[in-house]
Order: sequence, then C-alpha cells, then structure tokens
Amino acid sequence: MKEKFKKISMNLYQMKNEETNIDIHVYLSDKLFNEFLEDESLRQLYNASMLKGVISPVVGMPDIHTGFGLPIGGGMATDWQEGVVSAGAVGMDINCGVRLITTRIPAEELTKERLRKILEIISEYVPSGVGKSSAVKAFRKIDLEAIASIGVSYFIDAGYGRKEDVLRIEDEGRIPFADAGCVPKSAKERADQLCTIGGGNHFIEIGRIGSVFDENIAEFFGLQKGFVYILIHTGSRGFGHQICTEFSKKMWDNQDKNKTFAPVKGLACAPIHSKDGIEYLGAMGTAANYAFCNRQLITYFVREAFLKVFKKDEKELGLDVLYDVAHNIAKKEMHGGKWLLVHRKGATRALPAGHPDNPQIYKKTGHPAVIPGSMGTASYVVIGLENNRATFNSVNHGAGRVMSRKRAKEEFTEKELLKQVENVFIASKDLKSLLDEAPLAYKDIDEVVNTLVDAKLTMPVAKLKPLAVLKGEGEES
DNA sequence: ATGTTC
Repeated sequence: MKEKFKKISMNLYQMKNEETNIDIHVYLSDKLFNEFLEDESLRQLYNASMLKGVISPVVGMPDIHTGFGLPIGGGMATDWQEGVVSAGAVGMDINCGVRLITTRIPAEELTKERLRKILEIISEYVPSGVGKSSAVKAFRKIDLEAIASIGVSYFIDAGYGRKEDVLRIEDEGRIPFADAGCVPKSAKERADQLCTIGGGNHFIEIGRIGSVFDENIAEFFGLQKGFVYILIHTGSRGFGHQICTEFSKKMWDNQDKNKTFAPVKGLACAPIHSKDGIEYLGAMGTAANYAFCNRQLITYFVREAFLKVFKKDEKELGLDVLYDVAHNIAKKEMHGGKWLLVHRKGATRALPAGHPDNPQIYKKTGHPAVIPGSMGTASYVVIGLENNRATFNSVNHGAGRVMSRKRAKEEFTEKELLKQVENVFIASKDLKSLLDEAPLAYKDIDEVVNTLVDAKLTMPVAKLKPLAVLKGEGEES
C-alpha cells in the first residue's frame, strides 16, 4: 500500500482510489512516513474510500495507527443525504476526549506533599483502571434520559460545576442527535461508570504550562507559563463500548436489508437516514453526552481536591475549564456548502478563527484543541488554521502508537518505564499494568504536532509539561 | 478502548 502513496506537498502523501475516484490523504513528516507507518493503517483508509457517499478525501493524521475498521488518527466524511454512518469509524470509545483546566496556581506552590494529597483525594472519588464503576454510589444508577436530552447541564444544575463550564464544552456538552430510546439494553446495563477514568491511555494529569508559542492567544486562553494545569483524558467507558459493539454487529448483519456494502466488519455501516443509522446516531449521541458528563463530574472532584489542599477560595485558584473536546465522534457539519457527517476517530476538531461553529467565547481565535501526549510526556494546545479545511477541520488527537499493546508489554520492564517517564510521578500501585502505555510505545509528540504545524494546518499555542499522572490501578483501589 | 476470549 505504502508504495502507492506519492508526496504531493509539505508532509502530505496521496493516493487515489481509481474505482471510486476518492483521494486518500495522509499527513506525515518524512520521518513518520519512513519509520512509523503501518501498511495496514493505509489499507484501512483505502477501505473507507469504498463506502457509499464518502466525500474525497479520506484523511489520515500524523498519529495514524491501525484500529478497528478506520485507523486511529483517521477522518472520513460522508454525504448527509446519500451517505452512510459507520459505528466502527467512530470507534469503541465514543467521545473519548480531553478537558483542560487552567489554574492561577504557580507551579512552585504545588509542593510534592500537596500534589500527593490532591491525587489521593481525587483517587478516592474517581476510580481508575479497567472495569471500575463509580465510587460515588449515586452515579451508578443515573437518568439516561436526562443525560441524553439535557447533557452536562443536568449535572451542573445538580451542583456539580459552574454554570459557565458548559460554554467551554464542545456543543455545550449536549449532542443534538442524542436519544436515550436508541440505547440497547445491554449498554444501559453498563452505564454505571460515571466519574471514572478507565484504562488504556486514559488519565488525569497535573502539570505546569511549559513553552508558550503565541503570547496573545495563550493569555486569552489563560495559559501562563509556569502555572499549574489539569488535563482529564477519558471517554464513555463500557457504555460507549457496548453501543459500538452492538451497532457494528447490527450494521454488518443488516447489509442486505440496508443495501450497503462494507469491505470489512470494522467498517460495517448503514445509510444515515435508515432505522439502523438513526438509532446509532441517537445512541452515539447519548454516549457522547455521557462522556462529557464523565469529565464534568471528574472536574468537580478535582476542584474539591484543590480547594481542600490549598484552603483558598475557588476564585483565587482559578480552576477554570479551558475547553473539553471529543476525538472519537461523528458530527453533522457543513463543508464546502454541503452537509456532511464527519467521522473523526482519533482526530480532534479544530475550527479556525471566525468559523461559525466555534463557541461564542472562541469565535475570534478558534477554539483550543487539546492534544494529549503519552504518559509522562508533553501535551499541546493548538488552534486550527484556515488551511485545515483540507482535513474537514481536523487535527491529530495524540502521539499515536508505534507498537501494539501486546508487544509493548513484552518489550519493556517496570524499571525502563520509570526511566522513560523521567521525573513525572505516576500515581498507580501497579506499574506492570501500565507497560503498554510506556512513552516509547508511542511516537514523539513534538514530531507529530509539528507535522501539521509545518503543513500550515495548525498553530501551537502552548506546550504542557506533566508533573504527575493518575492512571491505571489507582493508589487506593 | 474494553467486565482485555459471549
């Protein structure tokens, strides 16, 4: 597959699917193209270019790696009228995403002792690790109808946050498609994981703002060098996973009935306006709201922990939500004068300045797109530039894996893991369970972010340096 | 990513 791709401009490789006349674009530096590109991930983009109603180009991001159906770091838009929706092209973890919280706390004031105490308090209320359900009993039995129809405001009105938080969440934490009536029973049974982190690459990170690349925008975002930030990376947990599994199977089984075709199970799809399509979007929207609520409830306990340890009032500490953005989702968007369904899987929406879909407060700058690095490595805040219409306004979502979880577990030891994360404190009692998350199992975040910067699709605003990460089997569990 | 092989 790789040999069929030709470099057509700075960090952009292309091939054409001659049968369907759809282009495939992959954004990679020469180093990423030559050293870290799996042929299978390109084949997955090619497969996506065969679906009904797909709009050229199918896009690969610099953090591309093989996934289920569409690669992670993949974008596929389909025509809203004629096209299909694919559950696998959104991914298992519906609305996996990140939320960045800024503070007015200089990093020097966050002593090791305070940091440990904060992490201890957070982990008491926010479990981490695979399969964990809510520590707070009330969150195990929740009103899915309210989550679908009201979204994050439902919990804010109940006291878990500030009114203004919702203005700094993508779609105000309420996806228009959401319909709890479309959620399969098997998924409803798994909706007991609100206010949990989960496993894999999910985490809560506390760090300090490192470099600032654009003084004006950084200041406007409240990103000041040397100040403490908190980054929350998690999604819809087992709930979204179950929805993806159920609908993927249903879409695959109903191919004849729906008159659709998918080359592989992972891209099983249904016409957007078919029963299966409408129901998937209703369930996906509910899971997306669930994930926004998950990050909101975690935010509440993060704030509580800081308030308790610093013993200052909330205004003094800041603890403001900068932005909360999804990187596994399908959205109805206008591109080139046409309504499309943009599937982003391991891809972050980054709307440029002036784009009408920006939240009101970010109209002039474009909203912040937050790109987490791997455990113990830097993260970035970037904004999209006009040119990123070439990717349906998408940027990468992280660093991207360079090896499978299985291989990473064989390759690295706990000692090597600690060396790789340098001085970052890893709050987990079971480092062994984190070997697949070792930084060297991922690409270099600088290389990945700079690939789109050099291609002039995006602009870095600030770089974030972690001090501590809470993930995997938490300290208390 | 995931009650990591319903």
